[in-house]
Amino acid sequence: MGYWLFKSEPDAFSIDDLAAAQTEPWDGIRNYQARNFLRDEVKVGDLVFIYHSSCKHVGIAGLAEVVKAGYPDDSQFDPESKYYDPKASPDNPRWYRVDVGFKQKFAQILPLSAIKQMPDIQQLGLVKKGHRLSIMPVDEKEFARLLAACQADGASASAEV
DNA sequence: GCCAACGTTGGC
DNA sequence: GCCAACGTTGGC
Repeated sequence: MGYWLFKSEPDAFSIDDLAAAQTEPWDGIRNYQARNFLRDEVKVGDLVFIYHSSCKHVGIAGLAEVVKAGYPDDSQFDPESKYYDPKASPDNPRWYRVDVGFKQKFAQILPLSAIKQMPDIQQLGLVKKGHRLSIMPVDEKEFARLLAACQADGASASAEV
């Protein structure tokens, strides 16, 4: 099984939006490295951290699961879409997407600043300088540690209520 | 809003 | 195929 982190700007699409939709096509990815992950490596059943970027509380917000593996992203064929790519065609698609299903919203976001302070988290692209990938693989051990940190926060937060 | 870092484009 | 210019990303 694979482990991933998908970035999203919560103003555009947040973990709450995913919770409401339950299932969502993750489209609009227009970066070749991220595209290759979506097309070739992201599989049904893989677990995905939903990460909020470019906002007040930057960090891991929730958990999702891949429910459909890579297939062509239709928005590339739609001249009305802001993701339209005139060089792509249905015969020769350039861009791919996967569908993700909602699993969990953490009671508290695990902030990027906290992730950077976790001594066991060394390989994650987020903590490296100049990372700009919107889809990145997460090492299995690191994923487990991050998930434990998210759920520990959640447990204490819900215990306080 | 700033600015560093990165990916992409396009001229040669 | 190189590389400068440009646009975008994303944390702060």
